[in-house]
Amino acid sequence: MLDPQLLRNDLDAVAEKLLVKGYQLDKKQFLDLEAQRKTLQVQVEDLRSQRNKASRKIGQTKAAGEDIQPLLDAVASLGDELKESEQSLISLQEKLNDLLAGIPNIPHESVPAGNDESDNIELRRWGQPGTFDFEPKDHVDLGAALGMDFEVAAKLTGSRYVVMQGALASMHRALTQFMLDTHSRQNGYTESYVPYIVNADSLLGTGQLPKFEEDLFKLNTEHDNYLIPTAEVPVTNILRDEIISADLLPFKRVAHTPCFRSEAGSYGRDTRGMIRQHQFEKVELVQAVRAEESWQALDELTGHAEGILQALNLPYRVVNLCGGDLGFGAAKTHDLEVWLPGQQAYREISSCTNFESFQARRMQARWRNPETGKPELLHTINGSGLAVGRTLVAVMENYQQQDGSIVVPDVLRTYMGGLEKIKA
RNA sequence: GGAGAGGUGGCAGAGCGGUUGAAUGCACUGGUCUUGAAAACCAGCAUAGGUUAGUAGCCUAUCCAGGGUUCGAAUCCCUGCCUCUCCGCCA
Repeated sequence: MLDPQLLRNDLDAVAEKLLVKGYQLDKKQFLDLEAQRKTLQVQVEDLRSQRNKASRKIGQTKAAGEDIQPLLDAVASLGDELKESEQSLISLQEKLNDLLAGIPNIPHESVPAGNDESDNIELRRWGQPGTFDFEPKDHVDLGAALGMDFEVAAKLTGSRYVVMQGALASMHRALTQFMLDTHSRQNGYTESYVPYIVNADSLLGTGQLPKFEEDLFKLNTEHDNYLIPTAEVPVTNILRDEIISADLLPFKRVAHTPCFRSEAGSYGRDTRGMIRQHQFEKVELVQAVRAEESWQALDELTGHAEGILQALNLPYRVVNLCGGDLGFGAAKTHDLEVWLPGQQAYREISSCTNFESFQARRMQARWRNPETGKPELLHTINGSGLAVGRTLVAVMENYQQQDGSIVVPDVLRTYMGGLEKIKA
């Protein structure tokens, strides 16, 4: 959610910046509602004030033993009038809130204009795509002989799920362990275990609701519970409705969780293999910092995610998402795209985003500035470090041998009992 | 799942339906005192919204949440959520 003050004071500038995201702000609607709100709110508060004064007077008069009936008669009509005004105010505020909640975050000035991923700007590349003296296979073909089974998964559940058995399953776990260990031991993140099921308030806090419910798995419980689409939701919401002390900053958490996405609206995309699944594992990095440090934190966090790719010696590039490709709450996003020889393409493996105060305002996540003594909104930053399934895919494709075996990257071997090669 | 108890400011903990945004203690901040510190004493110390040029003043809301009764609710009633204790079940 944007700062309502900002909209009131600087509507034109906001509208202009939102165009970079391809969002047309309905200025007239906002101004109309805002004008009504102002009148109504003043009216309601004035009526309340009158009522409070009168009630106090009644109390005093009664205590003095005098007749209160005339005073009661005087306020008789006030109640109805107040109730009526309050109702109008409430319904107006709902409209205003809906409007406000539907406005995306303002993109940072360094975000390029553009409509889709073709307008994203490559910031840098790391590593050289390997050359093969044979035709490299994709992970589906490689995995078929090594224990990766989509057909059994389809029998168990349906499409877009996978079963892995043997060394591949083990490497999947090894990747997770390696990532968690790196971020918690070297990069200063506190490892966190969190629920995989959250309530609607949490999803509202991080912005998945109310707009993107169709992307989520909703549980058939009596409460509004959902499977998490990313650890970002439970981890960031730790701070919801909190005012934390300055010495707890920066707040840095790493969590490994499964993620569940319905992938509605992407029926034709990436149907092959485990690039786009309903259930996948992810190691997520979350930071919450004071406002002036968030841009530095985004770069730092991006670097932490890159460090995993570098340790695995996987070629990648970093992309600055254009306005049209940017998420609803994002001010700026760095996508990490890993090279997949099987597809001869760079594919997204991590998305590192600075939300500035957009999420924090929704969830009232604040810290107390000791210099002023006042609470201030935090800035939140998160990113995958990394998506485990896609990392497995990248390792398989980049480390494949002509005979269909896969060399185990050095950093994973201690996690796999010293295994050097996965073969059929 | 069954039975009971309870949710008040950073913490602890009062609070007959009436000037209670809320006693008191602790913590914290400033001051007096002191060579300095402690103690003692004095003062301050919630959050959000509105109005406004304003971090001034004024107004409104908030004692888990949502409804209700009332001129007036932290206080009464209903619903929900959460916590604790006991029993049952269970990784």
